[in-house]
Amino acid sequence: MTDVKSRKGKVTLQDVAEAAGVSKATASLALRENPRISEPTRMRVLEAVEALGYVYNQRAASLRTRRSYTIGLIIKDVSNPFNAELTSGAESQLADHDYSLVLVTTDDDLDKQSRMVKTMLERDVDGLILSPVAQTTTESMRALMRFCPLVLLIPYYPELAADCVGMDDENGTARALEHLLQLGHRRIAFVGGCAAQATRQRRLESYRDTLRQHGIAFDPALCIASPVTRRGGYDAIHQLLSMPQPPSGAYCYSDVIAFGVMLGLRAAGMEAGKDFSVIGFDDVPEATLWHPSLTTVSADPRGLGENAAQLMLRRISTPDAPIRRVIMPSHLVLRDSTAAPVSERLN
Amino acid sequence: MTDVKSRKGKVTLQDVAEAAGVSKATASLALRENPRISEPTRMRVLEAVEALGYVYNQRAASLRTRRSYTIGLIIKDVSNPFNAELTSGAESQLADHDYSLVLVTTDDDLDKQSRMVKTMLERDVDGLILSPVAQTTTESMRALMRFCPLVLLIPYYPELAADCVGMDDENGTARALEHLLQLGHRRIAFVGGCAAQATRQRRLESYRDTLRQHGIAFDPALCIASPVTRRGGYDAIHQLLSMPQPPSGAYCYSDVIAFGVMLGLRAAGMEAGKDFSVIGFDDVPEATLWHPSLTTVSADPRGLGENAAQLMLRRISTPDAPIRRVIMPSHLVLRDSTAAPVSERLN
DNA sequence: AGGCTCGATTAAACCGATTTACCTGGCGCT
DNA sequence: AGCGCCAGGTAAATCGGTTTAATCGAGCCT
Repeated sequence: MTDVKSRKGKVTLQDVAEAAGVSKATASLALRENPRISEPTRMRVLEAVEALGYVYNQRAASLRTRRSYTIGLIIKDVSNPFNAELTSGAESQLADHDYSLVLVTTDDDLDKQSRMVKTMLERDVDGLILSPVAQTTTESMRALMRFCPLVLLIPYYPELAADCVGMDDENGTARALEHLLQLGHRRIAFVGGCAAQATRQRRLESYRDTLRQHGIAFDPALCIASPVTRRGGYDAIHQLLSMPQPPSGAYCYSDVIAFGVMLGLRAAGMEAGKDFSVIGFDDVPEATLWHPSLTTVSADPRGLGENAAQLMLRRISTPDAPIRRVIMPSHLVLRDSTAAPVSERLN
Repeated sequence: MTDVKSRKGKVTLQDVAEAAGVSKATASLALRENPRISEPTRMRVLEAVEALGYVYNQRAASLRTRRSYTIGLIIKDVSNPFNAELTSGAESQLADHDYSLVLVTTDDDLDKQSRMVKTMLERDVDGLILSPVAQTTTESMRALMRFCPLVLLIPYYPELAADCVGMDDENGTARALEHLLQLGHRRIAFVGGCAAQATRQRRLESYRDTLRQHGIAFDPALCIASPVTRRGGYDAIHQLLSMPQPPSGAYCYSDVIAFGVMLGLRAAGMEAGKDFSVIGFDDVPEATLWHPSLTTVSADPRGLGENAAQLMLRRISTPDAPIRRVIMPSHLVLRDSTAAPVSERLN
């Protein structure tokens, strides 16, 4: 039988060449469909490939071609649904172009991030898609760019000439607040997120601007930083409700925070969408499931991943293309966690 | 200044050797901490590495060492929270041992799976962790094993001598049903999942066995196959409720299905945990969030991924180790979606 | 017949590391 | 002095492909 495969060593291009009665060079050119090789010869090579069960060694080839067809994706954590969607989008986009995705996570730890970046460079990826941890310096990323193409998953390093994708925090934030303002809310909290995060700073700024535009003074006491967990939201709302003049609604840094806020409300005998209004950010699948369902800013994480991959592929094929910064539109999804403030309804 | 990095070509070991005034061989041995190289010499090499900004090329090395330190993970879809957790577990376990994870998805399509397996082999991964699509033949996997170590993410290919991990479907199913039986339910539906899936067949069998052990006849009309989506569960419960003798509870193939069932119940003016009992499988994070929270079989997907990675690392380090099949314990998490049947309470 | 072109094929260099087998100079010992 | 040995280092083969420059033979022209 054709137990060729039982040979210990793998079948190499050399073996194929011998079986087809040609040189290694011819075999290589034949497989790459080089027109210099005649059709009959190419057929013989293909038959030999089939007969021997040859599998192409991309890794060996890459040594010469200097292309690994591999892109590194460095994120904080895959298990988070937002990142899972993002990863999924990037993977499918890359796969469509015969690139593979090497996935590594940093656990939001600068040290681990450095180690992982180094590993990726040693693995010789063709490019790196990076969601940098908060403390990452512009300088370290600039250095990184000398080694391989870089796409950032955050749009707020204006001083860095790098491709990046991100969502429209400003617009999303403005829409969310305008919705609450329209319902009649006047004291609106900004809840959650770690103060160091660039994204949070951006949204906080938009929050302040939008309120100002509507003639409402900024009250720092209404802005609570917290870990991005349900617990973080739970504790924050507890703190807010115990204020002398508590807010009537909250704009949350993320859906996860918003869930925590809703749990906290329930623990305090209140209900979102009735006694208090809650808006999240991300529109993770759970947002629909929660009871009441969550009004939130939809951010299309999958699209984010797809775009990042596309930017990377473009950068690789045309290294000198101008920098592109993609801001994905975000829009407010109205559900059941928001309503007019109680005071308003009493009038 | 040290603008060495601005050189077009990358810094190679040869460059390092020259800068340190030694041969390439010495440089290599020095970096790998070979005792034959004296300490002073090793230091000179390390200094050269630092000065030139050399980055090790794992890819080039792998040609000789025949180790890529790369494992392929082939799953259907990362965006599903169960798989996201699994991926996260595998990634962190591999990273701890200096392996990288190459992630590819099949969209549950046999054809795409074949292409992706081929790509992974060409990329020369050291091993493959595979969650095979339903139609995958034993033969094709046996063939695959001739090319690289394989760990299956499903424990039900007994005729295949491959390492695998899976969860304890039998035990989980038995616990779930016993819980419902104890509450007094007698007509219990089995909802969701595609009939071809080996996992579903296994659970269905356990469902039948457990009922029989409790003296309850198997009623095929109570078993509804469906896509693994909320819609699937929604439609299935609709169908079940319109039966002349509807069930009083449902054991669902997955949490996602269970969510659909709960939505369907609500649409029919019923509520899970009150008028009907629902049990899921997986214990995804949303299970706690849902209202009422979902009683479900907890399956520890992250542990599954970790174990798969560990099996792979073991197989690589000791290729002749005996086959290991890991069955992860699953346990029932009691929450609010189950209660005694209405009929029982009326008594 | 000799010179030319042209298409098909191949030998050999190359990519960047590892590893084996060999070399070399110094030291200790008899 | 002669010998063996050893520590420290290196030349060269190797991994499995790609690519360039050279080769070879056949056909065409004059």
